[in-house]
Amino acid sequence: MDSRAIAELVLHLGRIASGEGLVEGLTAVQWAVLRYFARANRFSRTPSAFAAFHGTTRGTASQTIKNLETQGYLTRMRSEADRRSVRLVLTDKATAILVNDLFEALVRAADALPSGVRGHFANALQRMLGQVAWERGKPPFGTCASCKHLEGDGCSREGQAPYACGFASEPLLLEELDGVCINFVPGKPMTVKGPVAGAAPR
Amino acid sequence: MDSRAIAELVLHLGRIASGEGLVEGLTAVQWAVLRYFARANRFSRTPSAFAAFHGTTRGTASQTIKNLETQGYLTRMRSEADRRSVRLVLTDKATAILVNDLFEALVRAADALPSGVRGHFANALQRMLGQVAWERGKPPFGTCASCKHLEGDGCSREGQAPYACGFASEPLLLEELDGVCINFVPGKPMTVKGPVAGAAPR
DNA sequence: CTGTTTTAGTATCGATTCGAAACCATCCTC
DNA sequence: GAGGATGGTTTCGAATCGATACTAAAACAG
Repeated sequence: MDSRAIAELVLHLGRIASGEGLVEGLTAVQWAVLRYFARANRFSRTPSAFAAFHGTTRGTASQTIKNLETQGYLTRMRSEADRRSVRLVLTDKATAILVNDLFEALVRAADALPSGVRGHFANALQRMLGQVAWERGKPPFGTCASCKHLEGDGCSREGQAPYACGFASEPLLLEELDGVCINFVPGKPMTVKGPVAGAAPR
Repeated sequence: MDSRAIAELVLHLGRIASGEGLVEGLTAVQWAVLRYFARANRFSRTPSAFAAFHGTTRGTASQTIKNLETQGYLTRMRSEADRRSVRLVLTDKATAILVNDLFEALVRAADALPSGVRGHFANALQRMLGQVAWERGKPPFGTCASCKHLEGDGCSREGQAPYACGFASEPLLLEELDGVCINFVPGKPMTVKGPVAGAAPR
């Protein structure tokens, strides 16, 4: 199969799907912001992280975030550890529209794939993403499940968290393991115990 | 595997890759126009067809095309059958920059996939694209190889073209079979003889 | 043949986004 | 504490976006 045809398909499908469920008066970029802050873990909910994720500049990201903030979809909190930094949190208004309606056409299309294909398909996408990001010298934005910085054996003993992030030197809650992270480094290939293991309901 | 995660990956990869090889002072949309007119067959090299392909409006497409025309990348020819219509052709300047450099990062990423995976991956992408396009009520833009309108048995006898398009009622040259077409309707699953069969070098 | 509808393409509008650059404020290192 | 790096914002001009209105040619109706 022609690699160029695959590249064309990726661009075409991404383009077509990005302008799909643009309800609520939000643009494609604004939806991307909301989806990102819904999925990003606590180390990654900053304007700079979104800019890196989205492949744009910090300036552009700042504008879009400010716009969404004035519309009441995001609230801003200054970080206490680093007082330059800012943490963005979705408002109830944002989570309300995220749960029931966003790029549903694309989700349905993925859902219509044969179930045996979906896993391989997602792996191929993740691989291509990693390759492209690596060539750019930018972080590939994965989750803890396959991150080199994940530490711990999955056994929680006497109140101790079962996992930790070796990069941030902080314990990780179980429900944090499937959030995307700017510090992601591809490492161990999916050897996580517990209720996550790549198929978490988010 | 979570369908929503796949949808996220598709959008993310498409977004990241679209802003990649933006050399020559061309934007992502302008590259998309050039790539489209390099791949589209003779029934589809019009502003309206590109607008449908790219999921935008005719007005926006008209602007971008006019811009590329003044930069010397496209030449315009009025159609003789329909005198409202316009046919766009790449100039030598455009083909020169297309052959050696365009979204190469994404092509390399697709090339780095295991060879056994590429075929299934492309099929999954095409399926998702078809699903999304079908929900929009828009044409999915495939090639003759799997188009319902393709007629002929692949046997060329005494100067007769071996294939024809039942929609346009015109004979098809062999080298036209792998161009994308706005009149594509998914039909027979890849039963084409000859040097094409889905893996043509373009 | 005339009137209506549809289609291909263009022109114009304001809003949004884009990258680039300049600019603060806050860390961090020496 | 001086210098540099980092997180964020602002401003700028250019490009894109959808929406709308418009012309011209085709297709269709009677």
